[in-house]
Amino acid sequence: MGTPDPVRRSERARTAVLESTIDLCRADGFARMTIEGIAERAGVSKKTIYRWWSSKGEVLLEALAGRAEIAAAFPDSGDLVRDMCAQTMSVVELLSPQETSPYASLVAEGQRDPALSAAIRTRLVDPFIARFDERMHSAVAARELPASVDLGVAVDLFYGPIYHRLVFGLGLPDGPQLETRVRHVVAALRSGGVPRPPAG
Amino acid sequence: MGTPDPVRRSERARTAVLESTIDLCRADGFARMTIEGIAERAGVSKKTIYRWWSSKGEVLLEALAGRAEIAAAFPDSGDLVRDMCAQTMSVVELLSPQETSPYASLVAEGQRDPALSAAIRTRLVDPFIARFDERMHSAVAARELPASVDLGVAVDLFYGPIYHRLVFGLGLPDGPQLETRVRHVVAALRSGGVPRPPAG
Amino acid sequence: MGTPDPVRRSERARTAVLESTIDLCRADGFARMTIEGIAERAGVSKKTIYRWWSSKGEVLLEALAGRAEIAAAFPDSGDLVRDMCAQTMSVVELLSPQETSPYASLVAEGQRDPALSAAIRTRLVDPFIARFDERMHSAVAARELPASVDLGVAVDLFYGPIYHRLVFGLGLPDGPQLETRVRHVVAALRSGGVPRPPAG
Amino acid sequence: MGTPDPVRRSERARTAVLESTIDLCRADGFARMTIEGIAERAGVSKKTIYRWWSSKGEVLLEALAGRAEIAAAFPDSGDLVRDMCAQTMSVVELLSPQETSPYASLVAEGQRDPALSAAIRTRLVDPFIARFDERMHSAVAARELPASVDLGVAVDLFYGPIYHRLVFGLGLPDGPQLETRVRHVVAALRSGGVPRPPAG
DNA sequence: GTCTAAACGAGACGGTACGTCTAGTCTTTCT
DNA sequence: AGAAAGACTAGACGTACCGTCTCGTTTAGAC
Repeated sequence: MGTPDPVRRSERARTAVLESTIDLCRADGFARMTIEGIAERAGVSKKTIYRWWSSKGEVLLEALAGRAEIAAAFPDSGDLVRDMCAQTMSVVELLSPQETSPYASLVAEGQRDPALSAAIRTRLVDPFIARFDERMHSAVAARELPASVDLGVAVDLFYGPIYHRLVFGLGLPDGPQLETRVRHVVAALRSGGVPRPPAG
Repeated sequence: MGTPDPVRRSERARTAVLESTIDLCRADGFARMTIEGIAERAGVSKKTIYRWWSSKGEVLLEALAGRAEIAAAFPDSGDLVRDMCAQTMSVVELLSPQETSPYASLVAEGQRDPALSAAIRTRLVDPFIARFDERMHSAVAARELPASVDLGVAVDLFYGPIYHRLVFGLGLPDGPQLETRVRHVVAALRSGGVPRPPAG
Repeated sequence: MGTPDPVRRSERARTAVLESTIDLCRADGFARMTIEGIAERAGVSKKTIYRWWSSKGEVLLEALAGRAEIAAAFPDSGDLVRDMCAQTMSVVELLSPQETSPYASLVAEGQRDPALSAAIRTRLVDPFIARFDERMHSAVAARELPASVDLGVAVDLFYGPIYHRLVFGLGLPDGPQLETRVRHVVAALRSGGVPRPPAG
Repeated sequence: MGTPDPVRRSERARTAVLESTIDLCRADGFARMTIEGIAERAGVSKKTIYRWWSSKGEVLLEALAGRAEIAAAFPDSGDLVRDMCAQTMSVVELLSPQETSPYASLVAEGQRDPALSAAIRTRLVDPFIARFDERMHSAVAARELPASVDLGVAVDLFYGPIYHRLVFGLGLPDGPQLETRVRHVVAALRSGGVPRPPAG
C-alpha cells in the first residue's frame, strides 16, 4: 500500500515532470521554482510528484543525471594538461551562467539538504570521480604523473579552484585562468609537494 | 520617509536579533530558521527586522561579520607551510560541522541569492583576501615564494580544496589532508606551474 | 483554476467555520473577531476561509442567513396590530443585546462594506420584505388596511423606529413602546396620511 | 503629568487634524482611513492625535460637531408638514451620498464603538432632539398637533424611515418619498394612533 | 528677555492581523 | 491501482496599522 509500484508508473508523467523541471529551473532559477509550478506545467498532479520524488532537489537531480555525460567525459589525447584544461572547461560551462545553471542550482540545494547531497554523490559525483581516477591512472601509465600521486589531492586541486570561485561569487574562471591553475596543479602533482621535515 | 534613520535605531533590538539568529541557525539550520522565529526569540517585531535587513541571509551575514576575525587571522611565523596549515584549519573549523555551521549556511544561502552573495563578498570575502594577499607578500619578501607568484591562483589553490569537498558533501578535509594539500600548493606556487609550450 | 469547485467543498469545514463565527461574534463582538481566530477555533486553515468567503462579514451573513427564519415569520391572526407588535418584537429580540447581537453587528458592518450591504439585501432583506408585503396584502384583503396602502411607506414606518433607535444608541424599544408605535403606524396607513393641498 | 494641558494646545495642529480627517473620510471612506494617514496629511505626529483623541471616531465626531448646525435647523413657518419635509430632507442630504458621507460613516462607526456612540448622543443627537422637541411644542401651540402627542413616538416616526433605509442600503428616500412619509406621520400623531382595546 | 516645562514633529518600537503563498496530505473521480 | 484535479491543514511570508515610547525642537507662560 505505502510503496508505489514502479511497474505501473506512467512514463509520460515522469518525462513531463523532468522536462518541466529543467525548463522552470532555467527560467526562474531553482529557488523560485515550486513543486506546484512543476505540476502545473507538466500537466501532472502534485500527488504524482510526491509519490515518486521526495523534494524538488531530487527531481532536478534525476532530470540532470541523465544528461551529465558531457562533463564526465575525460578526453585522453596523451597530453594531460591539454586534456584537463578541456575537461575543467566543460565543467565550468555546465555551471554557467552561475545564476541559471541547473547544475549550479543543484549543487547549491545540496548544501541545505543532506539527503539530496548524498544522492548527488551517488548519482553524479562518485561516477565522475571514478572516471577522473581512470584518467589519472592513464597519466601515470604514460609517465605524466608519478605512481605515488594522491588521487584525493588531485581531484581537490583540479576542481577546487572552480568551486572556490563558485561559492564566493568570484566569477567562474575563464579559459586562461583555468589553464594557469591546471598547469600549477600538474606541477604540484609531479613534484609530490613540499617535503615534510624529517620526523623527530 | 521611506528609509529608516540609523541614529534612532535600537541597539538592544539589533543585538537581540543577531544573537537569536546565530542561535536559531545553529539549532534548526538556516533553511528551517524563519524570520518569525527570530523575531519571537529576540522579543522583537517582524517589522523591525524587515526595517533593517532585507532577508534572513543579510541578518546572518551581519551577525557573522562581527565575529569572523578568527578565520581571517593569518599567522606569520616565517614558515609558510605551517602558517597556511593553521589558517586553512581554522577555516575548516569555522565550517564544521557542515550541517549546522552558520558560516557554511551563509555560503550556501549566497548560492541562491545574488544580492546576498555580493554582500558576503564585500563584508567577508574581500577583507579575507586582502589579508591573504598580505601574507603572500610577506612570503615573497621572505623568499618563500617567487615574486612572480599569481595571488589569484594562490587563493584558489589554497582554499579550493576545502570548498570542493564542502559543496559535494565529501566531508571537510582533516588536518593531515589539509597539510598534504598545502604542501602541494606551496610547491606549485614555487615552481610557477608546468611551463606553456613556446607559442608558434 | 482560479474559481474553486463547490462540488468538492468540505461540508465539515464550512459548518465549522459558520458555527465558530457565530460563537466568536457573540463572545468578542464582531469588531474584535478576526479571521485568524475563526480559522483557529474551527480547526480550519485561513486559506479555506478566503477561498469561499471574501470577508468576515460575508461569513457572518451566511452563518445567519440559515437561521433568520424567526424574524421573517409573520403571524396572521387576523389582528394586524397584535401581529405586527409580535413581529416587530421578534425583530427587536434578534437585535438584542445591541452590543453582541450578531444581527446588529452584521447590519453595522454592512454600513462600511457596500458589497456586504448588497448581499444582506439579497439574502435577508428582500425575502423579509416579500413576506412583509404578503402580510400587508392579507390585511388589505381583511379590510384592515385600505387597498391604496403604500407598502414602501408601511415597511419604513413599521421598522424605522427600531433602526432609528438602534443607530443612535437610544436603546431598542421595549414592548409598550413598540405597541404605541405600531398603533400609530396602523392609524397612519388607514388614514392615508395628511392630504396634499390641491395642486395649483 | 498624564493629562495634557489644553491651554498650551496647538490650534494649528487641532485644525489640521480635523480638516484632514474630513477630507480623508470623504476620499477613502471612514473604514479605510487610518490615524497614520490623518497624521501624515495633517503634518502632525501620531502622538499628537492620541494625546487629544481616543479614536478616529472621536476625531471625526469633533470635526463634524462644529458643522452639524444645518441639520439641526428646524424651520418654523407655521406649516408643520412643509417644515418637516424640509428638515428631514436636510438630514438626508447630510447623509448623502451614503458611501462617502462623513455623517453616515460616523453613525456606522458608532455601531461598533459604544464609547463613540455615547459621545455622539451627547454632542449631536441630544441637542438635535431638544430642537426637535421645541418645534413639536410649537406645533402643539399652533394646534397642528394635539397636546397629548408623544414626542418619543414622533421622533422615531419622522426619522425612522430615513435610518431604516440607510441601514439596509435601500437607498435614502427622495423628496416625494419623504413627503409621503411625513404626511403619514403627521396624520398618525394627530390621530393618536389606533386605540387600545379597553382593558379587561 | 531669559528660562523652562510642555506640546510638538518625527518615527522606531512590540504587537496583531491581514491576505497570499507554498508545502505536503487527503479525497474524489476517471482510466 | 495510478493519475489528474484540486480542496484541505499548516504555517511563514511581507505589509499595514495599531497604540506606546523615546528623541530633539519649537513655543508660550512665568519669571
